[in-house]
Amino acid sequence: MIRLYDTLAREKREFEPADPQRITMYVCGPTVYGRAHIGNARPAVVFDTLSRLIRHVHGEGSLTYARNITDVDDKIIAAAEAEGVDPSVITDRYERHYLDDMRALGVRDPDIAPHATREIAAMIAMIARLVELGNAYAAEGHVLFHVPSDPGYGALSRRDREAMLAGARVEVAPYKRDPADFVLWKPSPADVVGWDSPWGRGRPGWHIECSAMIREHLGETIDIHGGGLDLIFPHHENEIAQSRCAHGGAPLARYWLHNGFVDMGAEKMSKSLGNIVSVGELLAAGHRGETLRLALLSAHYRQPLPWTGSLLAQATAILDRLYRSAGDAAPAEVDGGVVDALADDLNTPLALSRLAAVSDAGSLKASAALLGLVGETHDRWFQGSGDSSEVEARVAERTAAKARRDFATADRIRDELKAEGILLEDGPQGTTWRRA
RNA sequence: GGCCCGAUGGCGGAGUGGUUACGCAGAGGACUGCAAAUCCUUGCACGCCGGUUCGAUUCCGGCUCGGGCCUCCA
Repeated sequence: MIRLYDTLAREKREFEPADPQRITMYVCGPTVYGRAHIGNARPAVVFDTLSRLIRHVHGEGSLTYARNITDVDDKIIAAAEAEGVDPSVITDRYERHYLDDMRALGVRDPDIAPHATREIAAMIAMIARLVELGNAYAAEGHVLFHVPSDPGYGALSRRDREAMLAGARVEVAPYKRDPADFVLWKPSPADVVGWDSPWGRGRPGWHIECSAMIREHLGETIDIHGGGLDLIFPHHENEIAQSRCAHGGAPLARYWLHNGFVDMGAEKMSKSLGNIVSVGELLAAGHRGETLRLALLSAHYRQPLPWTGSLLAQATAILDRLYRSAGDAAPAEVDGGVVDALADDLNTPLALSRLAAVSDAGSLKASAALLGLVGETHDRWFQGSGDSSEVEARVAERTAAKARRDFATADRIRDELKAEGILLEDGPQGTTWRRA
């Protein structure tokens, strides 16, 4: 039995899918205008891990997991203008990078990856519906959601109207009937990407994308909606309002899950603060995706995770150990303790500690797979995929020297290899080597 | 200002009303030609002040500090 902390209820709840045969999960994906940083990778890894758990518990085919690609957005438009290219050049490039980076982290592709630009008709339809119902209105080429029309607004973020207005630090656009109203559709000038609509040529607001794509691909009410903590307000609050109003009061999601941030020093990692470490950089620096994944799973997903150099060193040490224990055993039974830890609101740190204690190699391998770890062969992990004949030859040379008790030569070869990042280990079965 | 979250040993990080996980790093030992790996041993931790309790790191209140959201943001 899986238990999940539901942000809406502010407590852990037993996870009871509406239909255990067809569980639906939606996670807010990236806006593709730049490289993903390690903080962006956290939700991808966390919800990938949750998807593995759900499939383990409810069956491989039980889950439909959707993660969107936001490929129309003012930042994308700005980036395209800066480079003098079509926005699709930007979005194609960074979507590819995103998928490459996530795959490197062992994140499996979601079942569905809807793109905003391919779902415009669904968005227009939902907006039209909201206008028709009196929850939205057109004004100066914009269409706005009228927040006072939704008495339930604010439940997720626990924010009342007064608090929202008190916190408003932005000039209120004159065409808004209420300061809290937010944009569903905005006009596009002739030189900006846009689509024809009943309200003129324009483009969708951010929040409506997710609402429309969820309805389109998963239905009116989904089981799990996930994303980063910072999306609770306004993004998810607005999604709820749009969808619930458009769907006659049907709740958008039955469980709301939010991951905490990756911190850099004392503050969160974010592009606007300029303190980001991109996944691409980390990989280029020689850190393996699996190491990054383990590092991201080393704290509970709702806790902040301080990103430091020693975190990666620790993750590497732990993985080395796991690979040594697992060897190339065929996956066997998944360890119950690991499953239980994950089933308790995805307690990955506890799961990791229990994983380390699993003594059967096959069981270790299978249990690690639930976390998306230890998926490579032993040799590939320790030696990489490059040509190793040179190394093998010198190891053989050293073995010969050792056999004639010429330890000076043997040690010299070992030191030379060490300088190249190759570490030797003499075991009962002979000498093995690995890359540092 | 409003709403919310957190504070655990050198570091990371679970968990619990009463013998306080686990990992990394460190120290000692075994093993080794020497190492490495492995194994064994080891290590005064729960922000502050009150309260409840026989007993609180764990529950309650206050405080301090830190963080997040209120604007694009995983």
